[in-house]
Amino acid sequence: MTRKGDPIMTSRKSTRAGEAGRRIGIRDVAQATGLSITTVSHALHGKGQIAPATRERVRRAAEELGYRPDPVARGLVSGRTGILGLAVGHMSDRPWAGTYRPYYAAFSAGATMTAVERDYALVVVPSDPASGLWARVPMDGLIIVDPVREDPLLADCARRRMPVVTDGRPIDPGYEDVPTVESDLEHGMAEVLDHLRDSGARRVGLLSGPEPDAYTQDSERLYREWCAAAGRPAFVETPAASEDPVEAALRLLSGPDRPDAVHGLNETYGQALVIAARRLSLRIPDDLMVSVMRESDQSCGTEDWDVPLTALSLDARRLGAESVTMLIDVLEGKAPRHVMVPCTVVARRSTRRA
Amino acid sequence: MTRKGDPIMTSRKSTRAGEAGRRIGIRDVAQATGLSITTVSHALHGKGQIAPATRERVRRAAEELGYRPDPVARGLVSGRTGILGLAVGHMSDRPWAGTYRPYYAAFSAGATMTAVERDYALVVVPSDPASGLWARVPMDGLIIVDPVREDPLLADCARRRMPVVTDGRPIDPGYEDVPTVESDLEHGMAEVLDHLRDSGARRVGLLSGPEPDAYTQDSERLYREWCAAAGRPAFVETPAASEDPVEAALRLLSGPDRPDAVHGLNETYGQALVIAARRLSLRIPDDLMVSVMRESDQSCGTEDWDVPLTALSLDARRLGAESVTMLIDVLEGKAPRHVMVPCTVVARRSTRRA
DNA sequence: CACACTGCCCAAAACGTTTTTGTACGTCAA
DNA sequence: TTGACGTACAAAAACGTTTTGGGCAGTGTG
Repeated sequence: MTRKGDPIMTSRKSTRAGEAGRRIGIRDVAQATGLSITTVSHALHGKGQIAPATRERVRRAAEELGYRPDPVARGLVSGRTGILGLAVGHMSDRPWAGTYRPYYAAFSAGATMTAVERDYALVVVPSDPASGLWARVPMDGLIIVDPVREDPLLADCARRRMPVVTDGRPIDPGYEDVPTVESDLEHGMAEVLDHLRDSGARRVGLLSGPEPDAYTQDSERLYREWCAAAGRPAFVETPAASEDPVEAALRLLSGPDRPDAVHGLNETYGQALVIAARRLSLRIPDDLMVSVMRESDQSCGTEDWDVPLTALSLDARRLGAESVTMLIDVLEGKAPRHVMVPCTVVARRSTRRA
Repeated sequence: MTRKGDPIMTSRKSTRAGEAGRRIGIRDVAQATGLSITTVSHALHGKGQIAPATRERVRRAAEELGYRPDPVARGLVSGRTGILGLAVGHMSDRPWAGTYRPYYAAFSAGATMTAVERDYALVVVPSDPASGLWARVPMDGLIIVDPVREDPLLADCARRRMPVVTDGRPIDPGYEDVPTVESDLEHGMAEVLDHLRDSGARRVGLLSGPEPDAYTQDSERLYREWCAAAGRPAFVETPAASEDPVEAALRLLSGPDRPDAVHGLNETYGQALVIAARRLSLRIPDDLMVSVMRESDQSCGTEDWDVPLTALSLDARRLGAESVTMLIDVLEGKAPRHVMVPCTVVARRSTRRA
């Protein structure tokens, strides 16, 4: 059930036992004032009927002793911790590799900031089901980013009646009622593909991804629908889960009827396309136009290539913020509505032909 | 004591009370197996002497019912939560604005990943002392990033005997024993300033920062020492806390004996320098060389300027990782040692004259 | 004088675990 | 037959709060 020895239970009470004398608790304040702990608790939280003088005396004693109620004990009785969980990272052979992707960084920055504004804390846990970590940290609700096929977290949350919000629609049946924040790919994909066409592209390709999540699935579907509607052939290539995406890019660009414009489903794939193009001596944008789904408004990783890439820009920060807002709404009993976050096309040199 | 109504206490037990039937606890497993909760607890954790058959029966029942021990109750008795706190963000008029800076993103990514590997969770809290948030979320220890002058968190942690690790040396006296992770600015600053000199700079300036932390303080001191040792004049400009750094950059570059090379103390200042240079019609690198302290190995924000900036690159990710390692060492009773993380100069076009 | 009411406070029960300290029942040796 | 000992389980005491349900004066009202 646990891996690597469960730090919660190993070394007992080192915090409290440290340095001669345990943490000061409400008991100490009661003793110092000669009152009962009930009265102290009430005085500090403005609950019962306490004489103003007494209240002030308690306040002062608490301040003087540096008393702070133990959040854990508080949480036990209230049933709430004020902590929101954020589960990120596809389950790959290298779980958590995804953490470093700018999308998660931007998403969690937006989520954290919004959580703090609403007086919640946000804790990031791996969505790797092997690590029971997410079940060992107390939380009031969980945000699952890009739930995959047969997502075990989603299933576990449902069983435990843990409030859940997802970023990206769950693809398994039975989770239709889970509140979800989504990017408006429907318009976004059309916009970026139209942009490539309008910029002069004849054969538009797609560098897709191996992840079984709604984003990948929907992007690919929308791409194919766009091709069909435009009466154009579809060129899709997908790197295997552990394959260098450059290989997939090379495959996509090596055929006799190679596409003259490719949209990559994330920024890493954009880099892969640039590398592949360089290796094949294709000039950007003249021989090959490149656009990518960019996962945040911070542009990362392309500086070295000196080829600013046209991007379909997801607002990851806002997605994070909306997810937190939605989860808090659920926790507070408000009925949440599905939220669509628009994404925008930012045209840059990689699709601007002379 | 609390702001905005303390969500922990507002809506009571909505989690448990949700949907007819509370969370299943150890009691339910006991009832299902006809055993006592003691035996169930022992059986699940391999503690007491339990008949193998009974143990298996308990395991099966727990699995079937989907039982997971409540982390909060667990934490209450064990005194540990398995949660590490990360306090970021200078206290400015816009607290948390700093969260979006790439430094924090990279730092917390490294910290989160290391924490998870060691089976801890990481929760990010604002270092804004007005929000009592950090005191309301349970944690075993706290990482304080860039403690400022008279840092209230540091003081509070000391009083409450909360294990603390800082990223960047605390500058107040009395905290010499706090374990600290630092960047090796001593070598780094010398290296980048030498690089500017060797690249042909005559008058090297510094665009400093308003924050009262060790990084700013040390950088400025090392810069002045370098100037003194090289027998050169020092040009230092510091934007006010809420001022647009471009203004400070313009001041620095507008004098009659303006510097022909400037090192900026963060990436934002680098952008400010580029903007100011453009406004003053100074070409980079010919009229002005620019270098910046870069806060992570991901290059952000300069793409639009088409001027890759030479950087003194801090390894924020590793700083985060080392901080977590150090904090866990403290928690587990190991004596931690000070850690220095090297930083490296990456030369790019902004200091490469034709 | 009885009664209700109010203002102030307290004891005890909860919250869901883990840990400590038993207890009942055998078995084995003397 | 008895005491000692090991095995398998259970009762109860923690952990530090908040909440519940009073209690005990003093004060006004009939």
